[in-house]
Amino acid sequence: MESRPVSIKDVADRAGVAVGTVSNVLNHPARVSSATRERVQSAIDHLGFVRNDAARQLRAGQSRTIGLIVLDVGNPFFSSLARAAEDCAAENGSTVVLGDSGQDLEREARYIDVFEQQRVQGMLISPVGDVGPRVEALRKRGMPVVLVDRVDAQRRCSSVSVDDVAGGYMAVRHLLAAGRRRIVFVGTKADFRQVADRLAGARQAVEEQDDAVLEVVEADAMTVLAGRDVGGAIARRAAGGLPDGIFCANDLLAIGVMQAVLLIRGLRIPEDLALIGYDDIDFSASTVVPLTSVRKPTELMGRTAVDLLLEEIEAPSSRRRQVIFDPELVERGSTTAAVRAVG
Amino acid sequence: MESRPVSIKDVADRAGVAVGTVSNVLNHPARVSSATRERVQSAIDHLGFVRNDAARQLRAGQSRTIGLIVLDVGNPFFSSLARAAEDCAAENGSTVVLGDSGQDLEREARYIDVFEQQRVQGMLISPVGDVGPRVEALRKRGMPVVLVDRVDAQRRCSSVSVDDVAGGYMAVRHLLAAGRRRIVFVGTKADFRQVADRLAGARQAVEEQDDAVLEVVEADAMTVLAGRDVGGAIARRAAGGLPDGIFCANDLLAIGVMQAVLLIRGLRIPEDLALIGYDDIDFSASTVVPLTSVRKPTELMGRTAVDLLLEEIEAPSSRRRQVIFDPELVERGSTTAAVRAVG
DNA sequence: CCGCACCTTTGAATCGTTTCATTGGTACGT
DNA sequence: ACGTACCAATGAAACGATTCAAAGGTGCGG
Repeated sequence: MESRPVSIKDVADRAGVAVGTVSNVLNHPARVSSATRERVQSAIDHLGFVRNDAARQLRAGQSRTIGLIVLDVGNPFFSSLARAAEDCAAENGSTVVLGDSGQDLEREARYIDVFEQQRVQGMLISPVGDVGPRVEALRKRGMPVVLVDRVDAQRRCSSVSVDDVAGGYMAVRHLLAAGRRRIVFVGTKADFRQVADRLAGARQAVEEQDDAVLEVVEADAMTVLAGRDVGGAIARRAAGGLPDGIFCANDLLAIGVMQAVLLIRGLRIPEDLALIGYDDIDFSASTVVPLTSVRKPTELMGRTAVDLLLEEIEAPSSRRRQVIFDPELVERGSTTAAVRAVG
Repeated sequence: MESRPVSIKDVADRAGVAVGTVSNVLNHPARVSSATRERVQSAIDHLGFVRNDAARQLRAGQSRTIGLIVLDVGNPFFSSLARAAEDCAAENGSTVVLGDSGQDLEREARYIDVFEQQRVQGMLISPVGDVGPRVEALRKRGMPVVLVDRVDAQRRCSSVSVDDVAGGYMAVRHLLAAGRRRIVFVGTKADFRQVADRLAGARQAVEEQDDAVLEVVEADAMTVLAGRDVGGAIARRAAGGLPDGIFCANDLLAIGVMQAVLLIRGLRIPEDLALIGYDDIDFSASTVVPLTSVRKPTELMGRTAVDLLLEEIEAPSSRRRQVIFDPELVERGSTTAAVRAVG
C-alpha cells in the first residue's frame, strides 16, 4: 500500500529517458524537445512525483528560503509585517518561514539553529534582549542577517526600524495644531526605549510651542485597565486642572482613558479633550469615539527588510544600512471634531 | 574573506579522525571515547561547524519538521494555537514551521508544495474552502495531514475542531440560568457554518425552556460597527419590545452592541440587559463592562493536533480520529452583576 | 602465547538532485 | 561524400551526512 517516495529516477524510467533529462524538464524546459518534455511531464503527473528539496539544496548549497523570527506572532505589528515579507519574498522567488520566539531567548536560539541548519538564504530577526553575541556568530559564518524593529548600534548588520521620537513629536504637534496647550503624556516608567523615545518627541514638540505645557502621568502598565485608572484620576480633577489634550504611549492606554473620561465625567471628545494613542491597533477604529493614533509603516518595513536581505545575499560585501522609517499619523474622531460616531 | 561552509569532512581533518567518527560524536556520543569526543568537539567549536540539514534529511529520508498552515497569523486563535503546537512539537523533538495562507487558495497551495518538497513529517492545515482534492493528493503520497478547526466529512484524515452548536447552547443556557427569557441572537446571514451552528445551539437551548423566546437579528457583518447598528436599533425599541438577554455570534458584534445600548439609552448591563459574545478575544476583558464570552480551548487544540499527527506518523495505518472539543464559558460582568468595572 | 570478546574507529556506499562534458543525430554547405 | 554546426539526450561526478560491515586494538582467560 505505502509505496516508497517517487524519485527522479522512477520518472526517468517510466518516460524512458535519462535522469538528467528529467532534471532539465524541471529546471531548463527550453533545452528539451517538446515531445520529450510532454512524455516526462505525463510520467511526473502519473507517478505524483514531488521534488526532494533536501537533495536539491544539498547540490545547490543554498535554499530559496528566508527565516523570519518574531517576538510574538499574535502581535498585529509582527503578523502584518510577516505578511508583507512573505509577499515581497514570493515576488523574488523565495519563501518565508516563520518562527515565533515568544520573547524567549531559548526559543529564539532554537530557531536560529534550525534555520542555520536548513541553510536559509538569510534571516530577519526581531531580537530578544541583547543581539550582540548570537548575531556576531551568525555573521562570522557568512549568514546574512537583517534586524527588524531594532538598530544594531555597532552597525554590523542592516536593520529596519521606526523613529519613535518622530512619532511622539508628530502626535503632540497634531494636538498643538488643533489648538491644545495643556498636554498630558501617559506612559509607564520609561523602562522601554520605545516609551522613552515617544516622550522625548513629545517634549520636543511642546518646547517649540511657547505657551504649551506638558505634564507626564505614569501608568502602572500599558493596558486598558491601567489607562482607565489614569483616566479616572484625570477626570476627577477640578475644572482648572484638566488638560485639553492627552497623548498616550499606546492605544490600549488611550482606550482606557477614553472609557474613563466619557463615563465618569461625561467629557466630550474631542471638544473638551483631544485624545491620541500610538500603534494604531485594529480596535482603535472601532472605539466609541474612533481613536487617532500613530502607525508604524508595517508593510513597508516588512518589504524593506526583505529587500535589504536580498541585497546583502547578492552582494555580501555591500555596505550595511540602517533604515529608519517615520511613523504615520492616522486621524480619527478623537482629535478631529468632523468625525463623530454611534449612529 | 568569505570561506566556504564548513563540512563534517573539515572537522574530521582537523580532529584527525574519520568522518564517521564525527558523525558518531554528533548522533551517538556514547560510541565514542571521551578523549576523541573532546577533540572532535573542540574542532567543531573552532571551525564553527553547523550541520547541513539538507544532507542529513536526504540520507534519513525524513525531516523533524511539521508544517502548519493557518488562515491568518494575525488572528489570536491561530497565533495561540501555533504557539501551543510549537511547544508540543518541541517536547517531541520536532519543530513547527508556520505558513500563513491569508485565506488565499493560491498561497495555501504554495505552502503545501513547499512543505511537501521539504519532506516535512506531516502537516497541520486549517484549510481554505474545500479541502477535498488537495488533501486527497497529499494523502495518496503518504503525507500525514491533520485538519485544524474543520472536520473532514469523508473521515480521510484526523481533525481537531470545536463544537459550535454546543457553544451556542452553552451561551444561551447561561442567559436562561440568569433568569433571562426574551433572548436575541445577533449574527450574519448564516453563510458560515460557524454562525449557523451557534444559532442552532441557541435555538436548542431556548426550546428546552418553555417560557423563553428567541428572536434572530441579522447584522451586516461580524464587526463592531455592524454591532453598533444592531444595538442602536434595539436600544430605540419601545420598552415592551426590549430583550433582556443578547447573544452575539462573535465578540466584535457584542462590543458594538454594548457601545450602542450604553450610550444611546443608558441601559444597565447586566441588570437591564445581559450580553454575551463568542471567541473571547483579548479585548473582551477590557470593555467598559467586561464581556462574557465563549472560548475555544485553543492551546489544547494545538497540542492535540500535534499529538494526532505524531500518532499518524508513527503508525500510518492507525485509525483517523475526529476530535471535537467543547468550548468554555468565560463569565464576566456583562452577564454577572457581581463584577462591575470603571474604578 | 593463543584465542576470544569487546570497544573504538574506519571508510565506502547511500540518499536524490543538478551539472556538465560527452555522445549521438540531423541538417546544411561545400 | 565530407566537415561543420547545432540540438537533444546521456550518464557520471558531486553535494554532505549517516550507516554499517569490517578492521584494528586492548585485555582477559585458558
